Amino acid sequence: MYMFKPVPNKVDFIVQEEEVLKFWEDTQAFETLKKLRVEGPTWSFLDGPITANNPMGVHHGWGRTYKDLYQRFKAMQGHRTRYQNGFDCQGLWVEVNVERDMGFKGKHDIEEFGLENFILMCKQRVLKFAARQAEQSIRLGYWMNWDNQETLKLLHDELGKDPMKVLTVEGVDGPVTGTVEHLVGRLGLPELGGSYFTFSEENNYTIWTILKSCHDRGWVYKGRDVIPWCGRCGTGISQHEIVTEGYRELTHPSITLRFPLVDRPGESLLVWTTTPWTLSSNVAAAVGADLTYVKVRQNEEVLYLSRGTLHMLKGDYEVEEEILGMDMEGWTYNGPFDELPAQKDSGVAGNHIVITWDEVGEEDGTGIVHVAPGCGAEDFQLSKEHGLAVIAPLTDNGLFLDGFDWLSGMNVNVVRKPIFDNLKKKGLTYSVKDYTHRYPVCWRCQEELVFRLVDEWFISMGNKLDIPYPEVTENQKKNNLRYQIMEVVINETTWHPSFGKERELDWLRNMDDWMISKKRYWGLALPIWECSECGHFDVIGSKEELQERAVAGWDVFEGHSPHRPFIDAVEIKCSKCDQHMKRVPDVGTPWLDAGIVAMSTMRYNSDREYWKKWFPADLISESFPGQFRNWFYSLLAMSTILERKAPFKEVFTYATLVAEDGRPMHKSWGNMVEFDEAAGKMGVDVMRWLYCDHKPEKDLYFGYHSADDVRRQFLIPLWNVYSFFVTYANMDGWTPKDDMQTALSQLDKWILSRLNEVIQKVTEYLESYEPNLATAVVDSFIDHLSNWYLRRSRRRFWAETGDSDKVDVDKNAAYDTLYKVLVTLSRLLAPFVPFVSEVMHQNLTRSVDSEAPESVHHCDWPTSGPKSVDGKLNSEMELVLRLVSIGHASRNKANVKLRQPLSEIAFAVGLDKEREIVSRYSDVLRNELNVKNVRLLDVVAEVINYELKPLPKQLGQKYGARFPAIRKAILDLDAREASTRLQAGESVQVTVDGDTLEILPEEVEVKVEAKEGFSTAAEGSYVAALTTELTPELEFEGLARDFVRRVQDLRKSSELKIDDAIDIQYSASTRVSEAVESNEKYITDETLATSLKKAKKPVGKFKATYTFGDEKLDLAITPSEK
RNA sequence: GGGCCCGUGGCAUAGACUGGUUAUUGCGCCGCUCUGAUAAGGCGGAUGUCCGGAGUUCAAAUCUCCGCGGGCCCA
Repeated sequence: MYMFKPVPNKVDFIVQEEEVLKFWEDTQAFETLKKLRVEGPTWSFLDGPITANNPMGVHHGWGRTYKDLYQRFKAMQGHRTRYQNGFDCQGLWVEVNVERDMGFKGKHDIEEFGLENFILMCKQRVLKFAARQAEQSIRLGYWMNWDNQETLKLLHDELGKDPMKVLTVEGVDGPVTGTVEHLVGRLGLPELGGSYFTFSEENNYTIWTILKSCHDRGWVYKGRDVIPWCGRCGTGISQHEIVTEGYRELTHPSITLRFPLVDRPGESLLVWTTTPWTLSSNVAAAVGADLTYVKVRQNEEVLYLSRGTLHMLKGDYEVEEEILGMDMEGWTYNGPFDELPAQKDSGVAGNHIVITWDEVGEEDGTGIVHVAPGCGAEDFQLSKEHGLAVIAPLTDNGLFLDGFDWLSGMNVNVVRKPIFDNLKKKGLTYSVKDYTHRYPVCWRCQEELVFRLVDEWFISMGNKLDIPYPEVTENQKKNNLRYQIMEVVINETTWHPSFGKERELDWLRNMDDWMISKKRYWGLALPIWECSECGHFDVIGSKEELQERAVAGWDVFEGHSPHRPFIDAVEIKCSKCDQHMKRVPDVGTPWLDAGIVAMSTMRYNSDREYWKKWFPADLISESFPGQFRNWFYSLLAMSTILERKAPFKEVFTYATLVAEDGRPMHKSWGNMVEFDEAAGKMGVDVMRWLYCDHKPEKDLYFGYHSADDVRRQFLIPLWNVYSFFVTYANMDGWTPKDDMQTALSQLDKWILSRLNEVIQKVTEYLESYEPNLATAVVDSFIDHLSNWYLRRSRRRFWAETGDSDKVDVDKNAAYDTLYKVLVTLSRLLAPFVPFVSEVMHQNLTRSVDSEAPESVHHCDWPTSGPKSVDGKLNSEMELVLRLVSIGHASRNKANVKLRQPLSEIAFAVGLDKEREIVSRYSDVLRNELNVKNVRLLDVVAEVINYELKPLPKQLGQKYGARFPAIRKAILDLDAREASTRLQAGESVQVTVDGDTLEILPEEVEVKVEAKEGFSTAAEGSYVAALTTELTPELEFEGLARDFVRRVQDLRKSSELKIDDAIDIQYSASTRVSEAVESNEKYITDETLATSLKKAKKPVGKFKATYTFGDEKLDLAITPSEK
């Protein structure tokens, strides 16, 4: 019976991961962890909500890996954490998908369908994808308080049938009963547990608290402004949304047209625009006051445009006069659509005016800008400055309003052509030309945006003071949210990478007032009640306050979540005029929903003690594109409004995940990798390591090639070491003991010292939020472990037990060491690769010690004592590894394969202490390089050339500007003499500018060249000189090794067990036979042969023929009878 | 127009804060080689104006400035 479960070196990691998931579930490993840490110091992680609107992608996997990494790491360090995932539930993105599913074309279809059912479907969609994302996250190994997916599915189904049905579901401390709608609204709250959902009643009502608090300070206001608008979605698109995805490179026909001047018959202004629909609402034309304009005669007419845009004209023309823009101010002209009632009613028809504006330029157009204050933000601003009329042409669906004659009722996106035709008929068109520009589109439905004059609700950010932050006074901050937020950012937050802080501050310095309303359906019901009589508005801070003030409709609303349409029924009495106030129909931006979670999920309103314990969060982490203006901003804003405190201490951010070809992932481009597919093909340990290994601030190129690299360079080497250990430990019946062997070899001590170094560095790098540096440390350690420690220790594990006490002691030391390394690694790697580390823990630790933690994730984080890292030993081994490397290079140059033993290698090294290392490690070097003797190169007798290399780092720092002269003086020395002295550890003198200076051995590198007869390789001052002459004995030994190699090959291909004994028969050329006969003991030892017989025709169970060089070998092996 | 980040072989990257004369690693390519832990590994080779220019310095991929190009964010 084996102590450890046998570990095949080939394993299906994916199947294994699924087994681990099952193990965690069966043993309730996560629940146990929480119980174990219940008394621990708190470490508060606040999850940024994922939009529960689609299955999760591999980019979510990246972020979730970090989140899980840190929670696991902190838990192993003994911390108690909250483990609450968040789902973002409300907002346009959910609406758009439900609309699409239902085949709706716009708001009209929704209203016809009915708000009540539409809202229910939005809720259902969220529940459906929350369950899906939870399932995927669990596959990733992400330990969180996931909701019971069956419960979510049940609520989803019942919500569709009857939201008022009373149900009982399992809660944290027992069953919870309520209507389906009520239960859905209480998801994530203490009695139900699980993820927080931003559509929860708690979340919505806590936002009410905030908005009231803002209102009390006079920060909430209704603003009339021209904002980007999506006619299809029927909503304004805020500054927060329009950037990034919000622009498209589009080509539109642009038009240049005439504005005939009133007092100058036959003369016109020439004006250019890309948005002809806005001409319907033209009020003025703007010129640059200091720009030069020209009066141009062309054919029978006179045109005005700026001098720098004359190239706009087609055909011949004659410049008659030049004037400044300021001289045109006040001219009047006839607008292109003066016949429309809207133009007439506003009084501008026949009386359009020329104004000056310093933003007018000559890059595009004619230097004369058409101004339509109802159709553009800057135009609207100008109207306020110049007292211009404002004509707003569009409905919220993007249709022309009444008053626009034939245009009325037409969609703004289809009027371009008819307007062109109309203008042409009127003789106003000068030219039409395609024009390509970046044009804003709706980030959800891709419809081209227009600009529309609307009333929206804002939170005032406070004035932008044109002074640096440190000069802002306390008094100025007092009623200024902008500077209050900046204050908490500067004083209380740390950003990784550090430039994040500057970006956030930049956003805060520049952002305009926060537009919080949306003219939509599914979202936070803005708690603003407005009086239709006197226009007064009030902000309600809680459900209780609303009930108290309700004068109508409470009965309709009661029992429902605070969403449309039910909340709209509630009316309150106007505190100014006693009339009834109705809620404004707008819903809130989803960033309010996400921003409140530092309060709502930490029970700010319901359990202040709990909140104090967990607020502020120790860490938040999200991908940075977008979040500076979105989640980071809204979290900061809300926490500042309520408490004037930062909601988090550390922010860990990372860049964007793209496909392996460096482009964004797109299904149609064929470079998309779905999460489920990736998990099934590469496995999530590999995926997680790939993520952790990446420098967070760089875009990550994700794909199967890089995943393969991870598997080859990290996972398989790790697994092979583990597999090797278990295989041999089982063969030897080795069991772990409490005490480590005292007789550790140099290699053992070294790998343990390295291990401790790794523990320290991984801990440090995780704590400084540089996980990629932590993984790099591990990568290099695993390389050392696999390719050096184990390769050089293999024979120690092979050694026959009982041969001698010395062998047994050494062997035990090797087992002790490797066991310790692997057990420690399983813990150190647990937060990164939770699956493979669990497998190792179960087999290495749990199987031999039933008292050990049931899961690796219950273990304590490894620590290392201050003296556990032997820096001297580590650097010694580093030198040995370098010598090995150039030793291999010297063999390679001589073209002698490693299997062929050679008589001798001699090394030249720089310093005294290094020479000593060569002799101390000569055994290792000898074995690795397959030579009979390792020695130092005789620097007097065997060196033909010396070169001195003054080391700039040492000498430069010491002598500064004198370095070049000193360098020259050193190079002028007699190299042989100086080298001999330096290598003997003595200093040499040089004279520079009359000063005699002592040059120390460590300040000069001595490069030597070995004389003829060696095969040499060098790196820096290190030289390997190999003696390549072969004696017959050496040749025979080489052949014997060739022979062994073939036997092993045959053993392996015959699928014999490692410890199966065999009988060998062979036939071979004379030379090989002689070699075999003279190395019989070596061969039988290596191949576990009980007999080794030469035969004319070898007979055995397994046979093979080999040729190597000029030699031929027939082999037959048979497993020996036991 | 403003802020932040970045520019290193064919591709992808480390190094930059703290300057040091042979620029790291991986993928890919070529040759050799090792292996009863290894789906691997090792050694060597080809592939570099470290975006360009100027400056600081004994010394610049690294620091400063200017330019060019890209990304993110804002206007």
